[in-house]
Amino acid sequence: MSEVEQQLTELGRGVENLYTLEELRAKLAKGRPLRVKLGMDPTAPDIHLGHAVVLRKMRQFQDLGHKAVLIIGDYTARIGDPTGRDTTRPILDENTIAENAQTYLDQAGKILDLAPDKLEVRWNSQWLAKLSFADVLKLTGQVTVQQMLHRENFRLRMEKQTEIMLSEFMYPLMQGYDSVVVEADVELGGTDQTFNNLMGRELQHKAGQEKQVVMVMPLLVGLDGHEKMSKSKGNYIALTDDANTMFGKIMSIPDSLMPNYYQLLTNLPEDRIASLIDPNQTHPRDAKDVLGRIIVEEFHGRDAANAASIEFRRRFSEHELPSDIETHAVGEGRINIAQLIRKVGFASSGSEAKRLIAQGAVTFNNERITDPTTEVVIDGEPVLKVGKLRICRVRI
RNA sequence: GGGCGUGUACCGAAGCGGCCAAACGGGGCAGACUGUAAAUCUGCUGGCGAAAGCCUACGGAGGUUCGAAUCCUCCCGCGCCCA
Repeated sequence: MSEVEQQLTELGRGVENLYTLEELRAKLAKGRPLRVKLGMDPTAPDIHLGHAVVLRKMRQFQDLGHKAVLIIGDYTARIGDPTGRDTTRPILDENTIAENAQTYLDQAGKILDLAPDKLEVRWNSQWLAKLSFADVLKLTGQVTVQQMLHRENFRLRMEKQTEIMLSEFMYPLMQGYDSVVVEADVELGGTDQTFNNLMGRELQHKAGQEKQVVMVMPLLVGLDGHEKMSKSKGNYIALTDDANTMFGKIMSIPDSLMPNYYQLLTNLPEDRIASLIDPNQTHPRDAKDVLGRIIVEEFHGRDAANAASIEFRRRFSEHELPSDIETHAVGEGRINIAQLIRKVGFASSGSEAKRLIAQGAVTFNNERITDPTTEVVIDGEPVLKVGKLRICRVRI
């Protein structure tokens, strides 16, 4: 197998779609480092494992000697990517964008190789902010409305008769124009980015450049097991989650998601994955433990990963208390249980606290409390538990 | 600009004068069962209150009425068609 073919095999792993294989082969055959573009819009303060899938692919390119070109979409973030939306996104202010961008870089740095010859970071306001109206007209003159309406997201909104802001049509153009500016050889993205990425090919072609190869990664399914992982759905694992939280979240994914996670978030060989996800060979619980340790290790190191695994077992299999519990000062020695729950932040209202009590979710000092009028005495540092996850100690 | 629609709780969606804090589904939370999996079953899902009850809420502001999410007026938002 030639070196090019080896690269193709490695790079092709986990890929959902490639436009096109032949072009990638030809680009690799040139023997020079390819410029591999990935755009990220700093629209939220943290990124999650869904982003990690694409970032890991980026890392793979780096490890094979190619150059990662990370585009911080500080300008595109102002419009908002219409992807996955049935309504228009709110426009973010510049400060928020700048803050988000910084944390993005920090987080992406956990996955990417930060060596200067392996990574180039660009902010797209650098060129997008300078475009004149005439430039924009020229850009918009290269694509038809019909082409835009082919995009699934726009088409659905047309069908559902929900609004599409004219500015949203600009988004694919801006992202495509980024590719022209940075002269990308390859652009990475999730399946939801396919349209935007292909637009880059179109615009590059019109600009007289060789078309970028578009490599599309599958979207990671979120914790609920159905919807794609996303911040707004709350079904995500943040790269900034601490080791225990991250591990716990991985343990809570449906078994059916394991193959997907193994494939997209680990570097294990295929046959090893196959034996892990076969319930006849490996108990699903153990397979998930292995998965959790691998993923946590990538972000927090081996020791933290092992500790998280042990802590998890301790806490949920053996029903012990977590090893470190926050302590809340209450300021009173005797307090109504519902008020206490609200005071430590385990319920947002007294009514909610009472409901939880009535449902048997509350224990204080290991005693289940079902009467919302109960007064508890704070002697020492008793443990308050609401449901499985909300646990703290209280003191006066 | 004209015509026709539409706006209900986290989301979708009923309700069209009192029985409405508002059916139903999804989501979420809690309990049972488990491997913090899935599936299943049960309950809860505006605030205050021990409770009775009170308060706030069906896009906004007024009005009619003993009584309005429901009727009227104006305004705002959104969609479709015509221009």
